[in-house]
Amino acid sequence: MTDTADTAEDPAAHDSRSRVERYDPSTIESRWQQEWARLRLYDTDLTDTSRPKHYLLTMYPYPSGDLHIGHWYIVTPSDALARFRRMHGDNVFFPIGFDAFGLPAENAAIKSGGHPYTWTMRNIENMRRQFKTMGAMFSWEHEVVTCDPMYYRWNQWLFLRFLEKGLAYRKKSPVDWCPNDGTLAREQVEGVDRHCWRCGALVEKRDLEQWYLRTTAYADELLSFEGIDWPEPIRIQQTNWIGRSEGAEIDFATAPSDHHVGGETLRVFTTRPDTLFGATFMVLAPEHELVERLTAPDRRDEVAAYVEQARRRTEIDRLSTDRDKTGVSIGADAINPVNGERIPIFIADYVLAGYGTGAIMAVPAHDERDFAFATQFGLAIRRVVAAPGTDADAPMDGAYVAHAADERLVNSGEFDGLLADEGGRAIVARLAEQNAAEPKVTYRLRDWLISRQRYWGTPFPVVYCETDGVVPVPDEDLPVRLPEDVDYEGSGTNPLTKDDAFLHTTCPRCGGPATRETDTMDTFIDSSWYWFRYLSPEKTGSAVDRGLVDRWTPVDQYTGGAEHAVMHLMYSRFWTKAMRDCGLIGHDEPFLRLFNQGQILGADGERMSKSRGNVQDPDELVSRYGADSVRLFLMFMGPWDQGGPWSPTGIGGVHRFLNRVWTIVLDPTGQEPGDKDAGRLPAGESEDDAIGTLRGAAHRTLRDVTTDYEAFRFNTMVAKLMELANTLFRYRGTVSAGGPAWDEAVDLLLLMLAPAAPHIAEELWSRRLAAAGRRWESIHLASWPAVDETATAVATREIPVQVNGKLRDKVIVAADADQTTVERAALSAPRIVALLDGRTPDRVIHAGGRLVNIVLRDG
RNA sequence: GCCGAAGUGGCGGAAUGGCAUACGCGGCGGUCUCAAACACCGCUGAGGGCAACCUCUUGUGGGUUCGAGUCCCACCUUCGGCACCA
Repeated sequence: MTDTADTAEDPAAHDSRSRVERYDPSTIESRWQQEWARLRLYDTDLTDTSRPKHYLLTMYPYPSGDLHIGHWYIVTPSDALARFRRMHGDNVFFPIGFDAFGLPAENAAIKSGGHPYTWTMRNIENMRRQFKTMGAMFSWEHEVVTCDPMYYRWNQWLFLRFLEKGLAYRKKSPVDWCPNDGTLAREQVEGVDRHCWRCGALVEKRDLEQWYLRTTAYADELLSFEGIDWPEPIRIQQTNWIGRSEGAEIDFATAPSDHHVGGETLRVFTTRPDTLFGATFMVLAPEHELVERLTAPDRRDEVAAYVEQARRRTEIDRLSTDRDKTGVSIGADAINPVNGERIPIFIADYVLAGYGTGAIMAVPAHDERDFAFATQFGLAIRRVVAAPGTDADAPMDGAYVAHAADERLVNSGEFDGLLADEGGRAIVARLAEQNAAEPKVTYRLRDWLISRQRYWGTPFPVVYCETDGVVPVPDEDLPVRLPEDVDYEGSGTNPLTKDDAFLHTTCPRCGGPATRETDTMDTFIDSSWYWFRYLSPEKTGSAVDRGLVDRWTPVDQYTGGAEHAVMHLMYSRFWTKAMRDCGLIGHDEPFLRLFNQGQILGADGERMSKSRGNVQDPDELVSRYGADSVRLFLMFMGPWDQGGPWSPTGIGGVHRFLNRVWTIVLDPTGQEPGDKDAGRLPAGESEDDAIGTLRGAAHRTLRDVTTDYEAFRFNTMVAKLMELANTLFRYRGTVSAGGPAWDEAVDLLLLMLAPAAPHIAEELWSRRLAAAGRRWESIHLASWPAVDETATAVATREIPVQVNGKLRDKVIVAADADQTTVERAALSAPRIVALLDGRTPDRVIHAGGRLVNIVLRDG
């Protein structure tokens, strides 16, 4: 029973039939990996200007512990591309590194009592070793590890540049807070009651002074994708994420009442100033700064309770249009500036403090959320925009949000009859005269909150001094190092806050006592510029080497997971523009071309994670089938941008394909006993025909495989190589096997296979060279072959013939047959003649010489 | 909920508006073998028919077109993201 595995590992011992040795990836692959390393085959000379440069970047991994199948899925097609470009004569730079700061290391340290650094570096060592079994052509000498002070000091240095440029600032903002474990990440808040994952305490909001980067300063520039070739879905997602809205800010005043003098300004943002006359109430975000002041005494308890409740909800929950609207009246009114009408003020959680002004004028007749709220609270609904012919005062059963060109204002006083668009502008213009409104553009995009209340990240290079306030640490004192000793004391709170040696320092300005910032930077900062550092990881004096940066960036091709469509890919664009404005680089965009591949999920269809226990380890597959089979299988599984649940079913098929290639190359004249036709050409084919078939198949495959590589269609690329191998296999043992056409086809097959399955291609290539008495040179230094168009030409075409769109027959015509000839052949095909039964077609459609459709009415 | 993507044989998937199901897995039959495994050859969407062949089929329902997996409208399901996982 248990012997099956052994047999599979060493089948040659039992195989008396084979005249050549069996394909054994385990010896081949490690041998070539060592040989490539010895020859430094993949070192990139960044100063070499003799060839066009090609910077191929793949998203660097988080060192979670082990390389799983998802890493292989990301990396191996990228590696194939790197090799493909290199075979086209490019000087390819394909670096790798580790995104080494972050939460998991800290969690492991808290749990086991070790140090995040130890945990991280151990994982990195392990993953480096595993990466090398892929046979990828990484430039390891350019590796960066972001938790190394050699790297993170430049995070600090760049932060100081941004600070000087006014792109960094401090602001108070809320975090999810656990009384025992401090700030919690979203994934650390569990359950509908929102409790701490570690201690179970209910999560509170706490307002903290935190650092921000001014991403909104670049909102408009980020909306432009000029000069970069990114997939449309990503561009759309980023555009929606930035969420530019044109509209106006309008000032309402608070109305006097028996508990309040009134006269305060309540500024709202609206995209529909044309509906101002329809504003029948006003809604403030529960966090709005005026809520406390405006609330009537008898409403205080209810309002306070609602504010508390709203603060506990997640933003996704608050913005859901699905759930019933909630809110409370604060017992105060506002005055509509356009008509002096008193309207009640509410607070409701569907209005967010961080968007617009944190306050809206509610127009239930023309906004769905406002309509739902008004219906629930019995508030007035007044139509102010109507399409021609609409009864302006008829009751409405839903909000009318359509925005057709011919809608006009109604119930809007002197503005009645204006087209909605011009009415909106007129209203804003009128109010602007009284300084009560101004046209305004608002973005959904927010500034980037980069403070994290954690140890395992880049320390902020600032100190707080009683005399001088916020003082940057001078460049020459960088890096501000993380203290090496860290005691988590079993809690999630940031140990830096309890580390006196770290905490207490002197002010660089006045020399007096000062305290260090204990927050560290978001890890997305590390990944916002790492590709610059790859070029010069050891560089001192500056974050980047300007000469290398100017030559090598922007990155030509970036590959990585679609889950980064918005955040990482947006932060990187922002960072590049910010570095440009600090005079550090001279271009605008980080990545010229982008490909977002899909994600490999666990077998259960869920994201792979250790906690779910669905992580797939490739090591066993590699030792059983070899790295080449695993690489090829991952490419063959499906379209690369699709991803999907992991299943190793079918890897045997890819392995069999490589076995066939092995046999084709090393034993072209052998014959399979299971094949009755072995050694015979297909019926009716001459030796010349066979040569034509082989050459045609090889060059058509080359033509198609080339475009598949260029378009990242790896699955069909592998399928076409399989077809070519099947064709060659069919001719194995015939008179044409081993001849010049055969040899040409085999060479093409190996060259096309080399980027995807580098080891077997190298092995077979070297054996062919040796057999031919030629000196060895790596297949990975060979040039990509050129298609011979004369070989791909065909003599005849098969034309499908349809009647009324249904396939009824096929005719074979000469390749250069004209339309008349094709039509004559189609109409005289036996089955078509029978179907026509003497009738004349009403129409005959020629689809560009690919198909004929005969249209027969009443047919 | 909002934004983005995807639904095609038993399974992974292929298909510039033009032959649906390439390639592979699995299954069935065979060759080789004392036997098994490996390898190889053939068949394999569903239904009907002795057969030639016919009908149906790309998540659901409509539409555009000579012709729709592909384009348009509505809906259903699944996946990714929603700002402290990376």
